Amino acid sequence: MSTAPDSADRLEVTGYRLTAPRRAVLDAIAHTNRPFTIEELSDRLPNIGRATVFRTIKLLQELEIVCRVPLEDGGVRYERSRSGRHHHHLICSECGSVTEFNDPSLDASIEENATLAGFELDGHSAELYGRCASCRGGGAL
Amino acid sequence: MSTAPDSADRLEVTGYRLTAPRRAVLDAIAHTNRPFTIEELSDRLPNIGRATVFRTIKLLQELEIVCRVPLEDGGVRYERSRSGRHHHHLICSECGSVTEFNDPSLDASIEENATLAGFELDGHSAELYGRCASCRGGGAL
DNA sequence: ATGCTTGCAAAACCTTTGCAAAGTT
DNA sequence: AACTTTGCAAAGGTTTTGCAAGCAT
Repeated sequence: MSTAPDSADRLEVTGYRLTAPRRAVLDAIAHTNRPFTIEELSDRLPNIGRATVFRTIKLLQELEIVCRVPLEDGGVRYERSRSGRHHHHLICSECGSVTEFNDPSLDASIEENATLAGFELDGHSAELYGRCASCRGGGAL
Repeated sequence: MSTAPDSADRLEVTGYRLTAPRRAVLDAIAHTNRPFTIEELSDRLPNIGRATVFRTIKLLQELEIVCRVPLEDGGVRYERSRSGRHHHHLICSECGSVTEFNDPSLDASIEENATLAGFELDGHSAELYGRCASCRGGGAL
């Protein structure tokens, strides 16, 4: 019940086994609102081998249950994708929060540029880096 | 003359020493049109220590002579930036070519989204993944 | 019962770092 | 001469892998 039923279903439907470690990972990411590193996730799941966490996240990425958030410094975090849909990220360099957003006109620009270049678009990513509203509130406006 | 004079200048002006290894790296990237990995670059410069290649590329990134191109699979390549300006990438998954482009309306969308979210924008990246015009020409249309 | 999955530990990778020698200004 | 930079090799950190044991179906 607290086990992210939809994602669990998606695992099973796809032919993967719903094991306790996988359930634990799904559970953990269902209860996180901030994007996480493998290390953070692994620390929260001390009974689960780190290799399994890596393997599970890789699997969840393939199933599009989790998405990769590339950071400005080259690091990587992961995040449950709230929608299967494409979205973009606002990444706060101060508190690390990541906000998803959608913007049809941004997507339109992206598609237009691809078309202009004769490019067949498979996917895209757009990450915005800066300071989020609450961090700005605390510091200089 | 084949030594990317402008970049060399930029190095010196900024107070860094223009050494033979750095010149060799600048030369190598001036003569490459495809984005490269450190390994590829290092292989082309067998007389230069790999650590130096890493250090030099890091330096060139800071000077914005080179920019990082994040790949879809999480890998990283580097590329000489043709302009100091912000730009985005079209990355071909078939041949690996990377094309830079600029689009004010794309940037405008990005800024608008930041503003809407109360976000103070420091930087952003947008990468488009797919198949470039020439690869499409060869395969299925 | 079958065969996918796990956990451990080792291996593989990639990047950074310490330090003495060499190079630049 | 003073101070940077280099190269090597070792260290660091992260992700992957091999394999026997454990599970889900």
